[in-house]
Amino acid sequence: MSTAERRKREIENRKKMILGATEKLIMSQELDSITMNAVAEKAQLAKGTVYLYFKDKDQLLAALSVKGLNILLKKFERAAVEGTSTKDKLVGMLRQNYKYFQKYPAYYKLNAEFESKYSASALKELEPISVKIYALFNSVIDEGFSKGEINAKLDGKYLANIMWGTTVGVMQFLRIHSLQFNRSTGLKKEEMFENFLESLINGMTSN
Amino acid sequence: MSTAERRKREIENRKKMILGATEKLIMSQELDSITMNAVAEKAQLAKGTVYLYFKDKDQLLAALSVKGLNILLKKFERAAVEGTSTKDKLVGMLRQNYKYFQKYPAYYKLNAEFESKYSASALKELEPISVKIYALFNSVIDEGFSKGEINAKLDGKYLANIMWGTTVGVMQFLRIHSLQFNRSTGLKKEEMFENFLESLINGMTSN
Amino acid sequence: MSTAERRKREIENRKKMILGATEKLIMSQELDSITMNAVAEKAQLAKGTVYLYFKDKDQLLAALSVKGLNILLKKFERAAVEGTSTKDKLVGMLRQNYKYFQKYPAYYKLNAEFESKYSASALKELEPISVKIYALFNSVIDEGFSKGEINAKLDGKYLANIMWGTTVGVMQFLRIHSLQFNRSTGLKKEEMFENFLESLINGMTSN
Amino acid sequence: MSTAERRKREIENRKKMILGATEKLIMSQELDSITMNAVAEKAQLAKGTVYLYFKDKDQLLAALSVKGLNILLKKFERAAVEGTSTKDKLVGMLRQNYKYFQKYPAYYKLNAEFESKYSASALKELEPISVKIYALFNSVIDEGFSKGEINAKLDGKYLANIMWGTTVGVMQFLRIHSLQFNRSTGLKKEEMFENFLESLINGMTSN
DNA sequence: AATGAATGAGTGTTCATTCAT
DNA sequence: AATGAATGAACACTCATTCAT
Repeated sequence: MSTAERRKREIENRKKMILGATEKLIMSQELDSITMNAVAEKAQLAKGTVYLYFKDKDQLLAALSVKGLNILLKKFERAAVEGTSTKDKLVGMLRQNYKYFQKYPAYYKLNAEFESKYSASALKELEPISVKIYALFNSVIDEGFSKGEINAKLDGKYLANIMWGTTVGVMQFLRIHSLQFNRSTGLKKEEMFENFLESLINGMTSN
Repeated sequence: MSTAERRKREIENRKKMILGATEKLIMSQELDSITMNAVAEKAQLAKGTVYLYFKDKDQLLAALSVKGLNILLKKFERAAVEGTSTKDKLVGMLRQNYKYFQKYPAYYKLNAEFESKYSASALKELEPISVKIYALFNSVIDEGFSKGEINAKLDGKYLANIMWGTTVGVMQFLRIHSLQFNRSTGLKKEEMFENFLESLINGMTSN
Repeated sequence: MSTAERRKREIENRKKMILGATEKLIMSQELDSITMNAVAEKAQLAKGTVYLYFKDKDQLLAALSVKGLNILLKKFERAAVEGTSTKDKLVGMLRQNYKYFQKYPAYYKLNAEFESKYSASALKELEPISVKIYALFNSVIDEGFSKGEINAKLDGKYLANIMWGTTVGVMQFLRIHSLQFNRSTGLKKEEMFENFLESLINGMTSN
Repeated sequence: MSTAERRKREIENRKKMILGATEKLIMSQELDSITMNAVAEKAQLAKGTVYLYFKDKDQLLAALSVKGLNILLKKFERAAVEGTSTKDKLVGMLRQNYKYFQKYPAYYKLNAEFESKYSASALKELEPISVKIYALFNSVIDEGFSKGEINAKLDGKYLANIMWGTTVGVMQFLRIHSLQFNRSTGLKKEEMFENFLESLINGMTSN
């Protein structure tokens, strides 16, 4: 058993190492330019070895995406605990999402493109962590409903999705129009995001 | 003159035909898998012929995107005219966006992915129509401010972007999770979208 | 007859016009980038029309080459007449060759690349003019022999070829290393050519 | 170590094999018709494999050219050593050039066309060997000047270039008019070349 | 005679994946 | 387990030539 366990741990370490190498690549490059060749090289491994740990490119990127979502989940959990009112909690969670996007644009981009690009089998890898995040949002929302802090006109079963979808949309907008924001006249990413938060949360919660 | 005009019209028709073929492909495939080969085949044309009408792949996709955005702009304009209050107008416009997405998912998908993927030269093709859409939103929003119908806490210069970004985000969410929505229990796309609208517009407008 | 003749002349004019357009292109572009498309456009003719006057691209370039060689022949003839001694005549002819190359680098390049690149059928077009040039050289050389002005060790039947081959070689060298010559330190094209002439003609003629 | 060395040698062998296949193609075809497809086929390799050993087509042709020039350099060096007088040395070197051309017409053709056609990056590959050949010629010429064996009217800094340019020109002439020489009456390549040598060297050296 | 739309074989190059060692 | 050489299908794009009008 002991050797089997050690082996298992070694495998896990190898996977992490490869994931780390891929991460570095994604940080500095376009998603499209991440090739298995580059990953192997960055990991100082042979190409074949990468395939020993990840069935194919999809699985590798899915694993990376999961890694990113786990970091995000941690942040959400803290925000959910630290907020006092439902509004506080939700605002805090979405702000964490924004910060995550600022700090790890690579993961964000990966997540955003991943879902619409990759294979069903890879998407399965993402499901458990997605479910957890979704559940966390729903628990906060449910609590808000029971406390009367959420706009009664709204249907609770959609709110987590709406929050996720709109936040992702705004951040994608900011990423795509990044040049405009950096270059120009009076537009600030942070301000736009706060305006978004204000109108969304204001619309979701009862005054 | 007559022949020159006819020629011009024929060229326009050919372009439309090719655009139509590309459209069909996009309806049923990933954007990445749209190859010039496939386009030519679908259009029952030789590869070289496609290049007679579109300088390169980017220009072809840009033209398709522009075609879609023009349809959308028309819808927005009608909604902006028909609405009475600012809220009515904005809700109407976003609903049109949703309908457009339901009817032409291909265009939507294209627009969403296009911006982050394609070349500067192709993006230039998109600029005029983007500017028009943006201006339309801003005119409605400005009117709303002057009538006191918009939440005074919000900064007008971000609202059009927020509306666009969040709507796109929600629709992307619906597209990606389409299977879930169709399969499962009690989730309805339309309902989710209406909940989104309610919370967004409610948050943007003053009571 | 009269109409037939006029027709013939018109055809000849058209050919010249197309040739002129091709010439302009070759003046300013790499040989490889001369496409039939570009030729037609420059001649303000439809592509098909070009093919009415020249069977294929080879024939067009061959005709252009012939045009250039005719200009050159004229220059040679004048130099042959104007020179007094055989040495004078030969030096004069080769200097004309150099001047031609300086003034019409395009033709030169064409001729140089043409021979080694193009089809047998096109080469046939070049034969008559080549023969004329060759004959002119030989007449000067023969005269030199009979006057005892040429190194008796040499075989007259090769001299024209040697003069042509070496001159072409030196000019090709100058063309290829043009940048070096223009950039650098103390190397001058004209000087190199004169040094070449000095040693060649000195070697060919008897002291 | 041993395995690393073996690996290295294997890579070298593969490169040579591919180079060999390309050589065969060049022997029998126009440079333009050397496609990577054809190279791979001739080498009985997949197209991708060729790219494993040569970054692109330019590099492949550059490597082939270098290979040829190295053979030539060896020949030049021997001739330079074996000759007694400057005249002997130079005649010997140019004769080696001719023999090389007779034995490896492919390399010759490649070298001649290569310089005027290919990319700067590929030309860089050729530089070191070119420099060596040039230096060798210059050392012989300089020695000749100091011994008074070279025509004092000539400028030493051009002589290597002239020798190279004229020799190349004559050989190119022979290649292009090969059919004529083989077919016809009394013309012999070797004789023409010797006549060229006689007149060139005679013109360059002082009696 | 003149047109120019249409063709399609052909180009160099990339990259996820496999498999013998 | 680890390697990395080999694969080959796929891609965007070009251009000399043809032919119906």
